[in-house]
Amino acid sequence: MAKKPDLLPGTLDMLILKTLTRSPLHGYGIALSIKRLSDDVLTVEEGSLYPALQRLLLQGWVKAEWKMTETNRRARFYTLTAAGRKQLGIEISQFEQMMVAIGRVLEDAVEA
Amino acid sequence: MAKKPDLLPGTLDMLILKTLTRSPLHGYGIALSIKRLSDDVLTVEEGSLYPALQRLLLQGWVKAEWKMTETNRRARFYTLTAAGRKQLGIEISQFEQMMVAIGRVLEDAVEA
DNA sequence: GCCTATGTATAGTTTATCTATGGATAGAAA
DNA sequence: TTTCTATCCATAGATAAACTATACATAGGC
Repeated sequence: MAKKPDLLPGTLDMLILKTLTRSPLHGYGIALSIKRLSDDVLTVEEGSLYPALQRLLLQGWVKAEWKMTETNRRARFYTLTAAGRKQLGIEISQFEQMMVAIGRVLEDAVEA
Repeated sequence: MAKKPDLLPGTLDMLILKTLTRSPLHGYGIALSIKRLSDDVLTVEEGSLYPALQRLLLQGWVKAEWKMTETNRRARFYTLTAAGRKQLGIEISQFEQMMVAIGRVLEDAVEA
């Protein structure tokens, strides 16, 4: 039984950026949001999530600030920057291009 | 300018197996086939291809034999096994499930 | 007082891909 | 005949991304 990966490698940054277009969120909230929106198909492990958020911060695609949640807990809220929004557009278009390409290979039709 | 990857990580084995459903091919032919079918979007580097073929051989998903090409050159031809065909089915269905999941996250619609 | 859910974070491992080589030969071009 | 290009195989080493495991902390329910 081949083990199924939690997510498709190379797509995590895009998923995080997209999630933040809805509203600023803390890490835990981002992971929950992706899990729920994907109907539990995609699971973002902490060991993937926090390094990814560090990457995004370093690139300037998100910014972070400590706040209190509605339930009165300390949490670091991430907000998409203008550069992050632009980057998201790039990543989505590259991803879609790849999907088209993969789709062509997976198709049976081999017409001239 | 973020560098665009040659292919989406995690999809190479599936692409190779699919390519071999059409006919047995040698490594170089597999790479060319994927490149052409994808309209040059997907490029399979040798450093990715040959290790992948070793993986597939080890798993028993393909078998290999040395033959001569039409152009009179030694080449190792890979053939899909029954197990490989089954594995391809699994990988495609997992991949499609992931695509649906990612699609949900990328959608804007957030209806209850 | 304990358990679960919430919340952040890192160290270490694994896996896949890419870069960079190295080798070999057929056939065309020069 | 030598040189170049395309065809062909393969591995070593670097890089990047994700996973496992762990550590820490606290709010609220039981």
